[in-house]
Amino acid sequence: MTTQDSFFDKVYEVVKLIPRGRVTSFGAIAKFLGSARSARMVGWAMNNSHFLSEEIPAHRVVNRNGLLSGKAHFGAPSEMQRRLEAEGIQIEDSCVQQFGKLFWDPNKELAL
DNA sequence: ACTTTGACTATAA
DNA sequence: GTTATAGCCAAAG
Repeated sequence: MTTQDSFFDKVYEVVKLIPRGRVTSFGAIAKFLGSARSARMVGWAMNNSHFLSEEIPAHRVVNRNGLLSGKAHFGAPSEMQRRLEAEGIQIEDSCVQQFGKLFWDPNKELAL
């Protein structure tokens, strides 16, 4: 928490809190940050996360449909899927299987 | 200060 | 059921 707690920084904080083997959606993060309709900004923050020195588990953030919408932004298109599979998440056709089961909602998990 | 953008989401057809 | 369109808001050019 710095003096500048900008939207991006908040996003990074939440994303880093996503448990291994779980996934969440852009909208859920945006809502948790207070701007439910700023889902696009979350994605944009993720895009910038590659420039950070910290490792942001951006692969755990997918769109509302469980689609790996950001796979194209990784070093290799298959890297995102590979990382998720490494955590025990089944991926098929770039979609997270059992998305509803693996979904991690910060509003429920953090805002207890 | 204005315009463009973007890893989304909800709604309409 | 799918596909197309509009709204959305914060940062970058």
